[in-house]
Amino acid sequence: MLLHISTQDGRPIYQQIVQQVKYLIAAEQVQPHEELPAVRVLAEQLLINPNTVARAYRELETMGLVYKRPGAGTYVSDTGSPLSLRERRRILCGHLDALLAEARQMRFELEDVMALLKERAALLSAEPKEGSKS
Amino acid sequence: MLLHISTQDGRPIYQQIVQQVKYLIAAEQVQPHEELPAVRVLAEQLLINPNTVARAYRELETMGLVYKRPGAGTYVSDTGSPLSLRERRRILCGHLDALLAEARQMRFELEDVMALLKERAALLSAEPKEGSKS
DNA sequence: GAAACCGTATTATAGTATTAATACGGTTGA
DNA sequence: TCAACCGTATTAATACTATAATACGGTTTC
Repeated sequence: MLLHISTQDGRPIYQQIVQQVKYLIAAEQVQPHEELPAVRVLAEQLLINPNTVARAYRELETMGLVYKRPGAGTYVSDTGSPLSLRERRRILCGHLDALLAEARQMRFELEDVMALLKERAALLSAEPKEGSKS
Repeated sequence: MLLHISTQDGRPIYQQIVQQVKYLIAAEQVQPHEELPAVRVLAEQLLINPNTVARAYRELETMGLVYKRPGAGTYVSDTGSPLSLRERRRILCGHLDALLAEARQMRFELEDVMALLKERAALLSAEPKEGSKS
C-alpha cells in the first residue's frame, strides 16, 4: 500500500493517513476484507511513530471503513455507509459549499468545476488496482 | 456581517472566521473595498478575543482576500487570484479528489454529486446580499 | 490638535492536540 | 508451548490555540 505523508502539510499525519486510506477504499484499490499493513510496518515505511498509524486506524474503524480482529490485524470493511440519506446529503452539501466558495475564489466558473469533476472522477475509476500489476 | 462560530467545531475559531469571510466574498455578499468590522467589534459580537479576529484577518490578508490600511481598517480586495491557472487547477483538483472519495464512500454516484453541485451553486448565487435587506 | 478609532505587538497563562517512547495483553502458527 | 506478531494503554514532550491585559503608532474626524 503506497501512502505519502508530508510534515509541512498543515494537517496532522494521522488525518493524512485516514484520507488516503479512504481514497484507496473509494477507488477500490483495496478490497473488502483485505488486510491493511500492520501499524508497525506502515509506521516504519512512513518513518513515523506506530501510535500515529494506530490512531489513523482507530478513526477509520470509528467511521466504519475498517474493522479489527484483536491480535490479528486491521481489515477493510465491506459495509456500505451506515448513515441515512438525509445525513449523507447534509454532509456532502457542506463539502460542496466549501468547494464552490473555494472555486469561485480562484475565479473558476461552475462549468469549469463540473468539467474538472468529471475528469477527476474518470481518473479515479480508471486507476489500476493494487493486485493487478505485472 | 453575520458570522457563526462554534467552540465544538473541532477547527480553530480563527479558521472558521477565515472560511466564512471567504464564503461571503465568494458569494459577493461583501463587495470589493467594503470595510470589514473592526477586530474589536467583531470580537465583541462573537464573544471572543480581539486577537483571534486579528489572526483571522491576518490570514485573509496573506491569502490576498483582504487588504489593510494602517490605522484605518480592513477591506475586501478586488484582485483576482494571484495564482497561475496551473496552480489553481492543481489546488482545485486536490479538493475534487477528496470530495469524490468522500462521496463514493457515502455511496453517491457521480450524477448525484453533479446534480447536488448544480443545486448548491444556484443557491449560492441566489443568496441575498448584505445591503439589500428591507 | 485631540479624542476616538484602526490594526499590531508583547507577555503571560491555560487548555488541547499531536507525536513519541515504551510496556502490555491477546492472537497466530509452527 | 512459545516466539513473533497484532492493536492498545500509558506517559511525556512539544506545538498549537485561545485568552487576557496592555501598550504602541498610525488614521480619521471634529
